[in-house]
Amino acid sequence: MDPMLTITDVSRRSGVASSALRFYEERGLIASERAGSGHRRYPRSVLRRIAFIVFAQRIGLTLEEIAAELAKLPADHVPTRRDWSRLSGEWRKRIDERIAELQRLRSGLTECIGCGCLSIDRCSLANPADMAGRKGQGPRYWLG
Amino acid sequence: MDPMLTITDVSRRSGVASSALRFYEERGLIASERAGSGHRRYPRSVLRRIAFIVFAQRIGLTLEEIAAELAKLPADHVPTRRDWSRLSGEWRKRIDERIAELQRLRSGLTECIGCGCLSIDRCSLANPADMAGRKGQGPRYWLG
DNA sequence: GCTTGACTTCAAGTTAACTTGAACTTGTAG
DNA sequence: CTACAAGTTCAAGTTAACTTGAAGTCAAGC
Repeated sequence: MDPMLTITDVSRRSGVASSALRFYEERGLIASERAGSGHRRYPRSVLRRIAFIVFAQRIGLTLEEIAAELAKLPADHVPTRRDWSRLSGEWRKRIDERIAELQRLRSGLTECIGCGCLSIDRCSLANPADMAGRKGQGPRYWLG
Repeated sequence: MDPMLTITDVSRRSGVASSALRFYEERGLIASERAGSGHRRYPRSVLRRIAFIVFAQRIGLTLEEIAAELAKLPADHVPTRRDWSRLSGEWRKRIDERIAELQRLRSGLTECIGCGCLSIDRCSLANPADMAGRKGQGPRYWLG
């Protein structure tokens, strides 16, 4: 009946390893209180926060971006569904762009590779849009 | 009029850095001949091979997977369009799965976060399918 | 002959997102 | 009281895909 959860509880219920939970805390994505022993204790609301993190990762956000989003949540109360939904503004666009790119790649699979035009001179299939989570490195620019 | 290209030629025409080209060679994705000076010389066909590599990366394949695909190309002649298109079998499925996931995430953005059900107990939005290029690490499993 | 630019190799650095290991401390069951 | 599981911190290791730097070679222009 204790409302607070141990790190193992949270790990089991979220599917996120304890080491990752400590790492998230270090990066400021989640927080914990401490029991007298020094052990972490989490309120239930952390589970939703973690769900949000995992969700955002699947979309392609980096932890840094996610941290920035989470920082927009009000500090004075446990976030409501309204608070959460305010965070998703930019995301829809991002998902749509990535879907569009994949569809382009998909049709290129038939048309471009199939027809033999997959040549750097004429084909502009792979383009640099989105590429979430990899900035400033790699040679992945492609001038279509 | 020389049919062979230098590494800078290839880099400029493909948009892939020379350091990356050397790296690809080391990993067996591309090959080069050597001029008397020891400098690399590439046949034009390498450009299509590189286009294929970049394309496959955008889809989400790792270099290791791409190398495995490329190994299926015939060694006795410069690949034809038919040779190339044979390689794309599995890909379509992969793209479709990733698109489906993104669409699922997208609707979750409205329905799940919006309605407030983004809770680890009830929500199964983020699932582990695909996750190209990240195996055996990270806590990114999510039991829907 | 000298400088410049393109090229070479090889080792080490980079980034994200964690994991692993070492060295300890705490909590719980018997 | 003794195990042993569960927790803690902190530093270092891991993986992918490259990049960067050091140190040296080679070809072309002046």
